[in-house]
Amino acid sequence: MIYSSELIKGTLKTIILKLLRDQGRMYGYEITQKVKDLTAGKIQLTEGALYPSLHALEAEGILTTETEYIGKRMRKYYSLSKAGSTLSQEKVSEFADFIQTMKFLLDIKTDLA
Amino acid sequence: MIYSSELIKGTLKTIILKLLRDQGRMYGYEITQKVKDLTAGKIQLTEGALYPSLHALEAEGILTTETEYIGKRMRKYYSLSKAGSTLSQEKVSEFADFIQTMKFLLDIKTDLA
DNA sequence: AAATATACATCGGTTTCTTATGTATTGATC
DNA sequence: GATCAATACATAAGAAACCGATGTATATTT
Repeated sequence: MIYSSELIKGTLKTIILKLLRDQGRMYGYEITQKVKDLTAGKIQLTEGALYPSLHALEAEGILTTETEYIGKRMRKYYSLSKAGSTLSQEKVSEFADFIQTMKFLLDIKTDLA
Repeated sequence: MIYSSELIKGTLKTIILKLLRDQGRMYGYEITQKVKDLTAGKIQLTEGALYPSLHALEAEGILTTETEYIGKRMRKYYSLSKAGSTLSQEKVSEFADFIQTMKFLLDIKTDLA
């Protein structure tokens, strides 16, 4: 089962920032594969969503980049800046809180209000 | 703390469908208040998002409506159709699964791949 | 040699939400 | 009894974010 696309909306940045915090540095394609592996294929990031998002985060100073070549093929590695490291923690905390709230909201069986 | 807007994106339909399954029938304003109450103000649905979404769900045959008047003030009650009842369960299940996946994804401390 | 995988990038269109605006009634406060 | 807040609907322009397609090129597998 692959999640309906609207579900994943808004979580992309959080996923990127968390992976980079764990992995140190990653390149775009690697991120798509890592997410696919870790979620058993349930979340498949599209390049059309990922690359613009990475570019935006870089422009905001959240990510820094280093370009390397494996043979003739380019790899653009992304890492967290200091601001990115802070933001990564904030985003994950916020999402953890959000999960709790949604769990409660979606588990209600009786009228609690 | 109010969640950043992009976090909530894509969850509106699920929230509506779940609440209607629990409550039987609700009107728009009631939904905004109920969500606010149940989430301690952390999720505040805006009318500009809610009403178009309700209209769309009605047009798709997911929701049915009855209009009533309290004095001279209109209330438009929404209920789940049969298709809506099925969809409600599917959406909540999908979200529950999504939560599990995201929890795993955001909790990784070490390289598991 | 052909197909698949790796690796980047952009762009048009769609969906979804935000912010603002508009109308009107009802209840509370002063 | 006037004013403000709450209740209750609705729409509409613009922004944000993503999808799907397209494009380029190298490397690996079959």
